[in-house]
Amino acid sequence: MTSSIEFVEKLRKSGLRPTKQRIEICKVLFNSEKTFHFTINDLVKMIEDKNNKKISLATVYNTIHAFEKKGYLKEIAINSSQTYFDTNTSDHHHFFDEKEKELIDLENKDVDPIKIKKNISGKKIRSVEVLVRIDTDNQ
Amino acid sequence: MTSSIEFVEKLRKSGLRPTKQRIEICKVLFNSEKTFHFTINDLVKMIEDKNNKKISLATVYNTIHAFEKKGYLKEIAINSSQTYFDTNTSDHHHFFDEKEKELIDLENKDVDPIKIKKNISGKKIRSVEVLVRIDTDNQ
DNA sequence: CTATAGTTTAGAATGATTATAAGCTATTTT
DNA sequence: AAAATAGCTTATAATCATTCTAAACTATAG
Ligand SMILES: [Mn+2]
Ligand SMILES: [Mn+2]
Ligand SMILES: [Zn+2]
Ligand SMILES: [Zn+2]
Repeated sequence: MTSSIEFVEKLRKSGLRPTKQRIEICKVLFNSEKTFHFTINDLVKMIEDKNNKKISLATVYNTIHAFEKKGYLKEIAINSSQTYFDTNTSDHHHFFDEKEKELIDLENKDVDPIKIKKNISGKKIRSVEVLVRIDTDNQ
Repeated sequence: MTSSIEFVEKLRKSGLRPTKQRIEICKVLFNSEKTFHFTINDLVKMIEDKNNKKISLATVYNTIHAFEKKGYLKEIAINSSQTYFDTNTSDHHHFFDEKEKELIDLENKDVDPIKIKKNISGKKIRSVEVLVRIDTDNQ
């Protein structure tokens, strides 16, 4: 459980003014025991349900992108109509449940190290991500 | 080099009527020596440049999705504003060049087999895809 | 040939995301 | 502490990839 004061400090250190909207977003994102995955719409709903008060969608987008840039969030690559974000910024992979449209962490330890035996000249590897699509086990 | 007649047959066998639009799309997609990656906009441009004639965007979307459903194309998961498709339907992975916004094949043989040591009960693995993001090697 | 189901098409609708620009607020300067 | 400034929030409009619609067209079965 992180206090508001700590979020204020974290924001200031990041060069972001500690507004009440940003502190609210921090509370929702970084106060839970476990990390989680979310879409912008999920997050707006969480914040508005918690505070019984509207927050501008633009503010949420702006803040999430600011946090992503600072490395406090990761964006997950899925071909879905909505972008997913992750409060788990460690190096890890994902299952994507096609039925539930839900991401599940696949820790690095649960996948053998991935050795890429090809390299593209003049290019540097930025990330290596595994996406395992899963679906109901029927038929 | 596949002839139109072969595409007609392939379409008929797939339960798709061999219209001239579909045959044109087949020619552009399945006549080249090498497989390739494309977006819908890329494809529309290729077709219109080749034939000096408009094709309806809706037809291209419909046909690509029909071909995808038949397994003649794969959709590649990238968080980009456009969806990418692949004429290489074999089991393989990708580099994504963040600067050029371009996909490059990473053959299965160029990656050690990926062993997923975690399983989600009641769920079946549909696919395992590796995406390696690359960028210019500067600084 | 005729009927029918399937297809193409232009254009409208959708929906996630981004842009705009006016008012508000945290912080700095005086 | 008040004023000035730069940064932030907001409602709303714009953007743009994709999907929908429904009317006209076409492949094909009978
Ligand atoms: Mn982003
Ligand atoms: Mn698709
Ligand atoms: Zn995760
Ligand atoms: Zn490929």
